[in-house]
Amino acid sequence: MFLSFLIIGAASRGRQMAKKTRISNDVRTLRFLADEMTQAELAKKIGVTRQTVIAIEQGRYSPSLEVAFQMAEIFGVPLEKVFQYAGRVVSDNG
Amino acid sequence: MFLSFLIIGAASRGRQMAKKTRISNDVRTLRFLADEMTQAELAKKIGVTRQTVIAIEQGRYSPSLEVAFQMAEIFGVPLEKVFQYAGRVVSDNG
DNA sequence: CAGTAGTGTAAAAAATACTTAACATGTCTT
DNA sequence: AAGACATGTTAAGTATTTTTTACACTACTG
Repeated sequence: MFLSFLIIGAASRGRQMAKKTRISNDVRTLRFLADEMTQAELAKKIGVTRQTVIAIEQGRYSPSLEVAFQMAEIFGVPLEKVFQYAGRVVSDNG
Repeated sequence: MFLSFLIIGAASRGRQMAKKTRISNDVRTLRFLADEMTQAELAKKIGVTRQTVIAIEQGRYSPSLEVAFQMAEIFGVPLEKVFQYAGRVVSDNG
């Protein structure tokens, strides 16, 4: 099928294998809430390239701690509102 | 001067250049508060090597978001209690 | 239609995070 | 003194994140 073709294709060509990260994010949502900031604008504010923003939004990898903190600061929310670590179950009431 | 000698020395030998991270941490303190957990114990719980813990405690580099989240989880505190972002250098049109 | 803005893909290279392995030092205990 | 333990250092390698460059697609606009 198509998916396995892509995965095996990437692996056999010795390229970046997606390691399953336990971190998800709401960058895309927060970006739209922030006056529909574009990827390019966000990238510039953070000081990274547009491709980096794309990759993070798509969950292809999780960013460095620096980039994560900068996103949180730009969106004006705590880091945990941007990135969620799936290693622990979190609920509203504890 | 001495500083530039050290920097150029390291650079010319092709080794790890310390990029000034704006992130500080309280790993060492939290580790002692956590029943004086050793670096080796912490490393094992996180799933990294002892050298990685040492480097992070010494501020030689800031960890990945994954490692940061795992530390916070192990110490039972929010991420911001382990790592502090000192604020970014803002360019006037940033 | 032609041009522009926003998003997406790709590949190679650079930068940074992390590992492996070996050795050094101080402290504490036997 | 010898051994164990916690911390620290170095070097060389692997893995992951980020950059650079280039091209493609859709939607909108003049």
